[in-house]
Amino acid sequence: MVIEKRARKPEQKRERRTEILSAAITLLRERPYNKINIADVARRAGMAKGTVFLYFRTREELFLSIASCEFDQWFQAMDRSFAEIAGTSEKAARDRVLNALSNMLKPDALLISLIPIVHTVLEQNIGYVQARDFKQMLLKGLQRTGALFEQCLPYLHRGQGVTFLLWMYALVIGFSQMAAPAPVIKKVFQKNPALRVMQIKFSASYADALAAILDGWKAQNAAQDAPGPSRRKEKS
Amino acid sequence: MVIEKRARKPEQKRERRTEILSAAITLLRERPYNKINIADVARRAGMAKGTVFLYFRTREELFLSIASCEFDQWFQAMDRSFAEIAGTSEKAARDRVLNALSNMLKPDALLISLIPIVHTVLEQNIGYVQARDFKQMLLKGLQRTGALFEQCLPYLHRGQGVTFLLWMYALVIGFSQMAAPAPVIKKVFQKNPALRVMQIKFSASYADALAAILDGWKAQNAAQDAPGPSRRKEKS
Amino acid sequence: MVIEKRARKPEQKRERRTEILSAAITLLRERPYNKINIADVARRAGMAKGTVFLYFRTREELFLSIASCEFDQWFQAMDRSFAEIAGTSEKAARDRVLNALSNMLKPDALLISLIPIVHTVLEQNIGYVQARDFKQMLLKGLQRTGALFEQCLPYLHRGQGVTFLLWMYALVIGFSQMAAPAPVIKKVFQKNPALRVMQIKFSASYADALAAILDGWKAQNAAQDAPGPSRRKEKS
Amino acid sequence: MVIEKRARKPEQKRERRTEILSAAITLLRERPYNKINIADVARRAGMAKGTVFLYFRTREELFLSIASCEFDQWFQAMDRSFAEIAGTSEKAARDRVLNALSNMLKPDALLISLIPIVHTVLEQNIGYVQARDFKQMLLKGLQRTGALFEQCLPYLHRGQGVTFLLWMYALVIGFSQMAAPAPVIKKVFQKNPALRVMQIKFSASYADALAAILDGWKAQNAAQDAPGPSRRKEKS
DNA sequence: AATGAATGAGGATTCATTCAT
DNA sequence: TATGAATGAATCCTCATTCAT
Repeated sequence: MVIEKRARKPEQKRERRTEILSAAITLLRERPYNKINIADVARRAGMAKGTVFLYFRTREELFLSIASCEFDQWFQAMDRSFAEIAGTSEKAARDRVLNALSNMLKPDALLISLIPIVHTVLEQNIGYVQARDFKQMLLKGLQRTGALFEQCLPYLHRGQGVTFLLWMYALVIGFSQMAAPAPVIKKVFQKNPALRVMQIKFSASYADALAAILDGWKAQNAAQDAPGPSRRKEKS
Repeated sequence: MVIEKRARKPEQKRERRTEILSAAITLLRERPYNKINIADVARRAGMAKGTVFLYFRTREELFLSIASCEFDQWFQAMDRSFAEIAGTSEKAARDRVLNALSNMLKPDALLISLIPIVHTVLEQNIGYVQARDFKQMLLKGLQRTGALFEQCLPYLHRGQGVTFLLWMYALVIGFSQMAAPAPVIKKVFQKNPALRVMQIKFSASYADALAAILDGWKAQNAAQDAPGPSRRKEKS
Repeated sequence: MVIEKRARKPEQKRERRTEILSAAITLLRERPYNKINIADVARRAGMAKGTVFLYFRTREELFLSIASCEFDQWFQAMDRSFAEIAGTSEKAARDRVLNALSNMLKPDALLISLIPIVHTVLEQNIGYVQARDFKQMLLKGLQRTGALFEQCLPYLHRGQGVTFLLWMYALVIGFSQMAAPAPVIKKVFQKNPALRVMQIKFSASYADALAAILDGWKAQNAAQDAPGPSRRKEKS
Repeated sequence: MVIEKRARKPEQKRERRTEILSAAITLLRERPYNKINIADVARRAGMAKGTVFLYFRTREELFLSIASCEFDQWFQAMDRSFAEIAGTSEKAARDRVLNALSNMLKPDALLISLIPIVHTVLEQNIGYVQARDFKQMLLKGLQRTGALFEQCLPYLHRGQGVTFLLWMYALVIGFSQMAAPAPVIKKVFQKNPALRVMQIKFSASYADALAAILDGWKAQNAAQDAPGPSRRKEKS
């Protein structure tokens, strides 16, 4: 007497997929990745375990899909911000950019809990196609957003937009891990105030480090561009 | 060259401990952490599984011990380099520092394969004492090496030594993950050259990013220190 | 006689459950509980280890299920006997009751090997629901069979049926342990005939002890009921 | 620089043994047998693990030794009580005997926590000599105390003293298990008052059951002895 | 397409006991 | 005799994934 809902049309299938992703996202807000199993996701999505595997070949693909969406949204958010900023006078631009980036990735963002495992876990057990599509999506965003970014800060050389995003990404990986210590480490920090130097505050460190990088490039590029009369913004 | 069956004296015990660590290190060079279990380590060290647990209460403690040693050596290597550089003229110092840091952490260093899991895995299942001691060791190194570092580059403010090391650490976490892609990702890069933008080269990215940060700070500090007559190198 | 690969209908699932229980029972006749692990049961039932855990959450629940069935059958067997006896003249009733009880629980009965561990082992690692259901089943049997039992022997007071069954149960626990000595104890008895006084013969001891209890109650109740004119069979 | 205490004389060895037993007893009052390991015992006794095994070949032998002592004391206590009672007029004797037995074995007695595992655990892993000595000790106590017991109640036949003690022992095994339910069972009783019928109160059940047995024997023996003129107190 | 029963690899840890020192 | 380091058997249960229905 089970009412079986069957997704026959592509549209329905996409919807089903979304339901699963939503369920996984909900769980991901409650507890860390390694405490979530497929049975939980299926139950939360109101379907059978096997059904989940019809839409995602492995547990990692499912969560990488979430990461993928979040990355995409991140890129889009950056695009919106950068598009607004592009063309503004230099000094203000830097601060606005940094401010935007900092606001965009709050410590409680989903991405913060996924980024640390993208390389070490999620990408370890996925199919070739999924891997390729993910990387292609990233590349597209990287280039599009990177180009926009370069327009925000005139002193940047061509290619530094992408590089900036990659470094930023590396910093997110690092800072997010450092900012979310294990319970025992939290306890250590609680009982040993002196150690709290190592207890990173994500947003502050993130913004400061990005600022330093930009300022560093500005100086480097100025030095590099100044001497000769010819302006080559393309890095050799 | 007597093979001791039983480690009775503290010295022998330390030696035994080292044997286990060596075995684990050997394995760690062969395959990633999550493919190594205690049974493997014991077999490689030529002893029983239970013996390993006499010296390390959990798998995580064992590998954190390795990480701890490596961190310590890293700090020491930095200390040696920085001690040499301290007092040199500014411009050369920067390059020598960066060069040293870059050479110190080769992409095949053990630390590179451990750092990505220190926070996400190793620190998750260790005892309070072990956790505290680890953090205290880090703090000591951080402060000692940070102070030395500040002496290398005169334009740095007090405290930026430690901050630099922390940011550097975050970059190592991030870049090392990005530089060691999963097999499937490697394949994707092979077949899609366009995607290789995202295939980080650890050493280069690492050095460049650190350089940018230092140059950024130099500019920031100059701007900050210049205006008023009072020189306060202490950051407010 | 189709061998079902997957039990989908409740009926099939019940069957599967029974298969597991049967396998466990077979093993229980071969060797004691603590020499049987889930892997053995699964192998004997011709299925994977994990499958057993689909039907029984812990090893203890599995064996408590067996015990539960056996208890139920025991109660039913008693019911049948007592129903026959109820209404018979007193003297014969006692002997028939004792005879029935004695025949019902042969020294090789499964229950004999389970009862000694019900409290000390099986009930230690089960879920609340399982525990509650087991106890409720026991209570129901206890009260139903206890009431029937009281009808067999007119001199019994109300409530003594249940009490009798509980005491009987205690005696079964005790006597069954004493009657199934460890190998080394058997050897001791073999070589030291004088010690055989302690080598209980289950059935005989069991019947004799029950007889004594009943006769004791008869005497007690007679003394209690005689003096006054009012007959209160309800114990105060 | 360790001060080594060596027990060279038999007297010292006995003392050592006692230290171990005391440590084990202390622990046994804190937590159940299966939560006590040899390392705990050794630590509590202030000696090395290996030393414990010099005095007791297995963990079971150690705890059986405790049981042995406790049994011996139990017998002695009974002897004292029975010696006092022997020769008293019949009616009072029964009550005094029962009272004494009941007071002798409080629900918190060490024996109560050991008796349930004597047969199922302790006797399973001991040496022949230890097993034989234990049983011989029991037999001696059984016969001595049994004989004394028979003198307390004139209506008893020869041999019923020993039988009584054996049955009593069976009841202790059963009742003590029933009286010490697992945590989950306690919870079940708490939430389901109706089930508490099965929650045995050790002392009360124990005394009542023993009383019934004695009264039953009295009646049986009276019936058996009355008819003929010849008095045979020896059971055929 | 959906189900959910079946699978079975996988893995850390304990601890009684032994034995080299 | 005492030590405590070394041993290694023993073991449950989870859960991603498969596949019969």
